[in-house]
Amino acid sequence: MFLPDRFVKGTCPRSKTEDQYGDACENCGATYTPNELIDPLSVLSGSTPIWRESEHYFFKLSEFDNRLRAWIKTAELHQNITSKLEEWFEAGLQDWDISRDAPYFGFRIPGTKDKYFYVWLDAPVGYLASFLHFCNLHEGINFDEYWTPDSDTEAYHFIGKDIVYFHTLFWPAVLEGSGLRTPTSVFAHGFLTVNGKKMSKSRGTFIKARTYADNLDPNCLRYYYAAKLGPSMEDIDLNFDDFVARVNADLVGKLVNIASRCAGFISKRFDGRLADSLDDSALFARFTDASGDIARHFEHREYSKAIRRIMALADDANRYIDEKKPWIMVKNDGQVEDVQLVCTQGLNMFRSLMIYLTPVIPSLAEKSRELFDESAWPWSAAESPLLATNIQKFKPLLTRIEQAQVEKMIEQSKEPDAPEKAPDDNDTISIDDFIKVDLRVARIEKAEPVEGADKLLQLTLDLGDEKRTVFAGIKAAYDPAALEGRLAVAVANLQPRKMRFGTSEGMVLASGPGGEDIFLLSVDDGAKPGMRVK
RNA sequence: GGUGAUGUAGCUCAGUUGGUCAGAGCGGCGGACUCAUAACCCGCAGGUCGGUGGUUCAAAUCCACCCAUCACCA
Repeated sequence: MFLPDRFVKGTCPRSKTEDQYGDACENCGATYTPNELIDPLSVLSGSTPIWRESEHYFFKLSEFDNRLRAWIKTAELHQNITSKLEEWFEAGLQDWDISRDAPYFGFRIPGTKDKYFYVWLDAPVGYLASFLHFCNLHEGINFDEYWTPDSDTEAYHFIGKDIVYFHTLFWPAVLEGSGLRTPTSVFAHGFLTVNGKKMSKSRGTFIKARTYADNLDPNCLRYYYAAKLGPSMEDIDLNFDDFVARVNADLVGKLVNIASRCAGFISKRFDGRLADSLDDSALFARFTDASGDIARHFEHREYSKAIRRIMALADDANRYIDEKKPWIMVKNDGQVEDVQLVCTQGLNMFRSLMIYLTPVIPSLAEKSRELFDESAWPWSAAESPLLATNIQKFKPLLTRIEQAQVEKMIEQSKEPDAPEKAPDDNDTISIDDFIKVDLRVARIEKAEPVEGADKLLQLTLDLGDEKRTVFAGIKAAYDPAALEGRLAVAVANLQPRKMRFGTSEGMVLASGPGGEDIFLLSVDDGAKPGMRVK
């Protein structure tokens, strides 16, 4: 295996300091190459590296110097990135070694036996491949319209700061060289830490999206990120105490509260009818005037600035309601009409803010839109108030996050750290992983079509000591009558899943691409329902 | 080792071109209110703006060096 400089340690050839990396000595500052080290050792295995000759393929990056410099200007890359790139241009672009000797993963280079493409040559090609796949699945989207050099569509890459290099030098050069268009720009962001530290499986801070979504509302996380994220490459921290406080204070306490404290009056006193004018149109104008600023912030990826602007307006709205005191006005016969005006004002301020926040908290915005009984919220809708129309009864849009929810999520995410050996890039699973799947022999007692479902059959399975109802998408391939009585293999410990037609309590194993080509797994004669498959 | 970035109140962060820039939100403390998911409103914050020098009439803001953290080094 080829060892990069920092994977070789040994004694410095100049100062004779032991345990130094293969590129420089920390003690005397000398720089050298790994082959100059005295007694070199592999950091990975501890053995002595040996010299081998190998033929390599190179990408002539040096040829792209001018074109890359030109592209970097048009892409208007963030200052963080350009200052980083300066370094490489100053040193002069070197040709890029794009081959690796076996054993390696990925794609073998055509015409060779044991040479493979370096991962960063083929990885970004996956962007094109997956987009082409998308085009094939969707009528009317033409790959060439997006990726030929004369394309007028915009293409952006959102990446992490660790791979700026590959996306701002190699990738544009590869695209140029292939006769394809280059990205409009590349946006790089920092890393996410959790509670100030790198994510850790053992601490329970390596949280999967699924685990998060099982415990908490995605809108909350989206809001929290937006509130902290800017266009730079700085890392951002997901601090759970801060997260809970911020979401509860901003989203629930301030924002949703505006609607909550106004909608009740409108429903109870005015049959859900909004007034036909605003109480304070100058105040509302402050909300509409913010539209341009907020849109600009979003476009420039200044999410945290957009959020700050929006929440400052939310404070204004709450302050307004507090000054007007509709709960006192409502007790004075002469002021009851004004309550409708004040609450209409409050609800419209809330409405504008929610329209602005739609890109950040889409499903919360959608629930809010339903309150106003509107069918769509284009950005421009925030500019004119909604008047003289009925609103729906207010339902809580978002509830406070409890610390316990977060703790539960962390608990569910805890697992021992992966062994520190090889990166486990391969797709193998351990025997323990396999054992988790409880496979059982099942007898199909009953099979019947499901009304309203084209593909499903409802199966009643006999698992020995219990009966299960399972919905299987095999209708096109099997006649229900022919299934009854036969043996199959079922997953017995699959989480029950609610479907439109009922709850499916397991899964029957089958093979094939789908449609009419589905083949149920069979069990040889003699097996009894309920037997474990292993 | 080289390069880039970051380091501002207990916490999370704003601070454009040097001079009301020493701030906001949360937490904390005090008060007011009760419409609202104990939410909202008002008041209170003694942080040498990582450290040390330097430039300047004036620096968190410019320069040098140092320390710490993150990333990259084809």
